[in-house]
Amino acid sequence: MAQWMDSIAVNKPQPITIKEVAEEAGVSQMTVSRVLNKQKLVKESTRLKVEAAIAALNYRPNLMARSLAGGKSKLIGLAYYNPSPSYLSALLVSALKRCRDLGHHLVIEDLSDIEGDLDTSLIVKRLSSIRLNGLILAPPLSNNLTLLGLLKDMGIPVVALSFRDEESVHSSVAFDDVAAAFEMTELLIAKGHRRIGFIRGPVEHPSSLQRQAGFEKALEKHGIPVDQSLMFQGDFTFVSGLELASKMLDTASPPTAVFASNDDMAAGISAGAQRRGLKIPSELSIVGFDDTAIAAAIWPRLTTVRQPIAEMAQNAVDIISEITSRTWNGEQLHVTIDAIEIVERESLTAPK
Amino acid sequence: MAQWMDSIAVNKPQPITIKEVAEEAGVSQMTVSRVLNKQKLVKESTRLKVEAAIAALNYRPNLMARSLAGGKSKLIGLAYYNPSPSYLSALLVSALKRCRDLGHHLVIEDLSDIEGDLDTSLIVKRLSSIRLNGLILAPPLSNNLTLLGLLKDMGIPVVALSFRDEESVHSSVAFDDVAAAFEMTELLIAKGHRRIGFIRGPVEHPSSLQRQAGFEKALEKHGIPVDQSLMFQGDFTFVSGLELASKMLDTASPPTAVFASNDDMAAGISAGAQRRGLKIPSELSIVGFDDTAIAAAIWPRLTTVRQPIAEMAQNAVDIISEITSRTWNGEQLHVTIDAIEIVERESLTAPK
DNA sequence: TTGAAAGCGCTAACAA
DNA sequence: TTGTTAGCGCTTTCAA
Repeated sequence: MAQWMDSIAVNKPQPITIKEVAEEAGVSQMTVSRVLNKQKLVKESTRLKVEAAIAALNYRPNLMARSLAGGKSKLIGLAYYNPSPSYLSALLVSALKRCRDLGHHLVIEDLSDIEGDLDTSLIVKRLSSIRLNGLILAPPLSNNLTLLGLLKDMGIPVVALSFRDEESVHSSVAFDDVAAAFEMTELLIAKGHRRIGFIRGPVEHPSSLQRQAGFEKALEKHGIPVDQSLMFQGDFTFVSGLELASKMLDTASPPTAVFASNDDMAAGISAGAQRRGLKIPSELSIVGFDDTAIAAAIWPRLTTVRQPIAEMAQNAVDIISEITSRTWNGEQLHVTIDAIEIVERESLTAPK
Repeated sequence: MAQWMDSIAVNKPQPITIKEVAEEAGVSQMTVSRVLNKQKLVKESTRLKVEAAIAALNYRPNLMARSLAGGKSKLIGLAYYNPSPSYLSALLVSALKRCRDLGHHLVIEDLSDIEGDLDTSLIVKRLSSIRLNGLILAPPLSNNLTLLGLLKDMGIPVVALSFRDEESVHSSVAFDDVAAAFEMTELLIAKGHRRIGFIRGPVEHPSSLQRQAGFEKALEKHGIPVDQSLMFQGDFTFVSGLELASKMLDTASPPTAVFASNDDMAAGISAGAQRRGLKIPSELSIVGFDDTAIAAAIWPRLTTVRQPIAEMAQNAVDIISEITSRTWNGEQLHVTIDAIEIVERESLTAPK
């Protein structure tokens, strides 16, 4: 019995507080707080004393208290809605790494599949309890004006991924989808393809439309008419690619190449085509978009556009970190990453 | 200028506090707090009044304040170290969903690749600042005794995935890897395979050893000697599978089938074998373990063991939720999921 | 069944 | 450059 109570007692140790650090260092709590927050107005010798005390006691500030008193919680949110698994994975890994380096924590909010359509009030409910320093919104949440409005009213700084609103009420990190899709299409044409299938992503994603625009722009430039019978609508999932493969290959004159708007769908097309006995790439070339892990995990590996997801995530974290800092001037920040890179692998060759 | 200041002011709206709810309802803060925490000692009529006030004001409790005053933060941690992408993805999706349903938030801690080896002190540093209700540890963190000890000293309740320590100082959710691997191996043997390659996962993962044990047990049962030249060491990544494919197929008498300890490695083997021109499954059967997304995303699709990752994650969240509740009796909880299911797809057939 | 008081650990605003 | 005071929004403890 006594033992049992012991174990309960041990369960909740009293952590060191700022007060104890102050005593140990022989200064006031405020001075410790200043050292903690790296403020300038501390004499070097005092700072060293305080730092020594912190190290000696192995003190860790309580984020909750900090947040209550000050406002900064060191908590960054990342919200998404039905992302493709490989996009999400790339996003997470990079955001997490950056948070770790900057001493922040990432709180994930998966808003997928909430009773059919997206329920913005539920999101607001969840987000208003927890005090986030900022929120990273993945597409298609990043262009949901209702949500953006609510978040603004709540005073949560937002960084939108792959969407920039014209009024600039929130920050953004974007990529030139039009140019990237244009370049990829030119590569397909250069290889000799003329009948090119295009798998569009969900229309809620601005990127879907932009990638399509880039595709069509390249066709036009080379005098190839846009053939509506070669345009298909997917939803960024592997399964949608798989299903569209049949639909596309059942037509009277199938394309010699397919450009899917993301890697997951491209992988689906690849699996579907191979299931029907087609040789990739000799009988059908396939290219994707994103260069996520799945692009190199299937055989033949996908030729694809490298979307700088990692850089985008890192920039998003940096922006929130910047906004949270004392030196922020109130202006929203915008970053556009414009290095376009095509990763050539085995899934693309000249048509027979 | 005025406009600029306006926008800053709007940026930080004053959220409703418990005090205002109390006034609105004509009761004390304490009564509101009791209603919030679903305590029994509140008269029905008062409770209704308070709930009406909460709804009217659209009040949301401040988690930070709650945590400071009480201890419960509604924050659950999920930590991992170099997981396979598809395992991580499955884990996250399920844990996130359960957290959402239970009103918790998930804080992700990616401990991968921290300066070579795992730096437990850094983890402790990060975790002692944020006040987590509990921490879910994915393998191989879940069997790191050093880490487990530190966490216990910090008073953070832990749920270990795929590992149960004998002293039961923390909770756990596990799966019978031995039996599952045994069953899969029997299927391979039933199909007629005798020379079966085995790709073991990293030895830091108890599951790796258990899967190997199940594999060898099944061989023994059927009188097939364990051939060391058919045993290979992977690290759960796609790339390790890819590399081992060459190594394995370059041997004098290659196996007719391969059992990889997870799907990512199986996919790597598949890609590597196909790159060498091998037909899957006619010239080489491949089976995996986990039934993660990648198993169905490659062609031919993988026959694999379904590891109930989703159920395990959900159980882990439930356990922390339970431990956090006022009614917890102090005992660690343990769950073992024993439904073993083999998912048969195209990657396995009888040998030629 | 309800309320009053105290304080969780920290920082903002002011004073020295 | 440093310290003092007053809370942040909530729950605990104790009293009514």
